Amino acid sequence: MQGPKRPTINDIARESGFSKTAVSFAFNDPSRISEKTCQLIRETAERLGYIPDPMARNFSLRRHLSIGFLLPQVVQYSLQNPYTMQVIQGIGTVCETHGYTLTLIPPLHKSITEAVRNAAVDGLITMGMQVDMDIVSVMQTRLLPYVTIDGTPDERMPSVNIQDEQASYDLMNLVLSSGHTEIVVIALSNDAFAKEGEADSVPSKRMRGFNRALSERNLQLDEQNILVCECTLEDGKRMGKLILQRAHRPTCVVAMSDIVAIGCMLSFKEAFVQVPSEISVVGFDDIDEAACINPSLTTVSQPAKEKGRLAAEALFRILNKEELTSAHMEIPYTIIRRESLSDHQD
Amino acid sequence: MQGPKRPTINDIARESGFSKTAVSFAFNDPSRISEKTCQLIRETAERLGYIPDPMARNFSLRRHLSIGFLLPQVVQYSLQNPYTMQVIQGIGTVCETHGYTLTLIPPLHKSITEAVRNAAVDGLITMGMQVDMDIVSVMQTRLLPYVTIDGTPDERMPSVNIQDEQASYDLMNLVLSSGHTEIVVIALSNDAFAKEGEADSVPSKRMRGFNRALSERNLQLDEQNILVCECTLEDGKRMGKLILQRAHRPTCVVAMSDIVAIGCMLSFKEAFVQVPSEISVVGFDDIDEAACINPSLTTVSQPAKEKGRLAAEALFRILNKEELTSAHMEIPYTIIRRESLSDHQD
DNA sequence: CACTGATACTAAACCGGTTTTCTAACCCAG
DNA sequence: CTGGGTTAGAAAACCGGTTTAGTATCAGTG
Repeated sequence: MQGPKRPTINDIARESGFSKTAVSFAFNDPSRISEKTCQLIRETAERLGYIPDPMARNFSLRRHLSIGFLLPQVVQYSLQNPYTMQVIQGIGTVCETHGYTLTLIPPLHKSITEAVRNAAVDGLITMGMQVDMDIVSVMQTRLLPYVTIDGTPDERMPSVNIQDEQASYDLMNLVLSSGHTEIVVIALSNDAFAKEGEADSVPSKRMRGFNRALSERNLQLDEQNILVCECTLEDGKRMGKLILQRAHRPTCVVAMSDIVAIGCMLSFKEAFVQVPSEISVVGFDDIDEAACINPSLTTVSQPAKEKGRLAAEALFRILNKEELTSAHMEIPYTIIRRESLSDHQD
Repeated sequence: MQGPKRPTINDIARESGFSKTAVSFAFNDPSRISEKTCQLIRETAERLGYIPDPMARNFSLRRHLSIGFLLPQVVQYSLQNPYTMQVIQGIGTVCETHGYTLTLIPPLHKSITEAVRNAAVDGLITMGMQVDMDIVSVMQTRLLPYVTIDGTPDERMPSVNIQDEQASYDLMNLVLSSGHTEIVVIALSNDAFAKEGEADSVPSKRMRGFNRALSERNLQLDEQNILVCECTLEDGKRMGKLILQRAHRPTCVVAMSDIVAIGCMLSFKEAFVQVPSEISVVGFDDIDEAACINPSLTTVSQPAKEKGRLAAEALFRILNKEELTSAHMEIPYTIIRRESLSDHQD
């Protein structure tokens, strides 16, 4: 014995004396039945407290009215990053105008692939993906349209990116022309998805950009001056501590993500190491905090909301079977110099 | 003629020579069939690229595996507020541990009620709700479990709150004991839901707290010193400008939300009005930006993530038909004094 | 050898809608 | 009065799974 059941379309049909079909029409296409019948059915529905079951309706119509955003990491980390939040915002506004909801999809039992298999959505937006991942093949066999942000562009995978290589080149150039030569780069592991040595992932592209700028000045990064970390504040802090422990401190830390750069700065502050006078820090993304943290953070500004918006719009175009004008969208970035980067001379 | 259809359970049944039932068991309860059969079916499924349709499965099992978060405003505003984002984060982590997704539900065709009627979720978390709203009755007739954050506690509505009245009292007391007497309060309209004169909405409670502190010192707010605005950065800016236009400027602005307070401060900065030397500002929520903006913002710190977490946990307890230890959860707040509030003497 | 119980599987009902197909009644023109 | 077209509504199929009820086979037991 359990609580009362909600009435179904059958109950309304029986109670009102009309057929299921009529009830369905009363709600979806009143022109198909007489005004009087429609009234009667509506009244009955109102009286019994009938609201059509959205799931049954969606199932019947083979749609979900929702698009999914695949969280690249565990929720705690994904949603802690303001960059991701901004992307979600961009996607959200587009969903809203299309009358869709936005489903945030965390890894299911630690498995992102599992999450994709079970995702009840009409399409997916992912971050940092490459074609040869399991996830992609799952999306493909599910015939689930998808667009990726910060992923590796590929024929079979529409993408939204900035010119990561060039942006990183510019950033590193700024650092170098400020006189820094003792540099530590904090790269991103891209752990969630990456297979080793993927040449065109965003972290790889950024690293290439850094290297290009360096080698143009006949510089080169030692192995030991490249750290790799998770894209989280905590791991950023850890990196900061790691760097302080070194016998030989760099004059500038170049992080591939603001959240990591800020984590770093927090550790520096905690250890009373002054930024930028003792050590400079630069980041990537230009999250809101970058501008308001003290000292403010030099970074690459990329329009995260816009990325989300573009990705979502592309996805809806696919859903509507419209042609994509171009499967690979690139949007502009800006280098923003702020206080955290100082000029340096030996 | 359109693209290839994905195979269904029937296709696998036919192709493998077994029944639908067997195929279903092969995926959900292998112990019910022989090892060999299971293998065969699985191979066939693999070969044909069969992945069970999540929607059909969920429909059959009368569940969604998703909980909904009802956006209190248009996406652009809701998701722009870091406070909301933090709440979402808290909800998200709980969803993750339960293997659920989190559906963000924007107003549908401008109507929140419409959105609730159509929400494909197992339960809802809302913000700032009161029992006598349409939405509540829709959730009730849908038999959709729900929990509200920052809403008006009621028998029929589990809620998560801080002691808004007391917190506001404390905040105003801090302002007053700093010597301010010329005060403008920026209240929240709570537009999305509110009927007029709801006595126990969060804005009302905060206003009561303010008034209590004031009247204890025989002070009272003029009508004209109470402004009402949307909970957005833009509207905060507008308020800031409005205040600057006045012949008689207040010495302190008390906003019911950090995002509004910060908007205000931005307008002040733009007009070269110094905070706090020329005018003090205090907010409410303690979003991350409050600490890192310059000058840093005096505010009431409330654990937004924790609110989300608690609400989600309560909701899952309802879904699992466990008893709630208490339907109304209150969690502690802290007053945080920072630079934006200065001492004042006439 | 008949009876019992377990095993391995199938047929059919079911979840709650939408949609296609069909029928009865009615209207109007020829 | 008849044939053709329209309208209002009903019956049944369908979406793609899960689950209940039932059947056939086989092993073990008294």
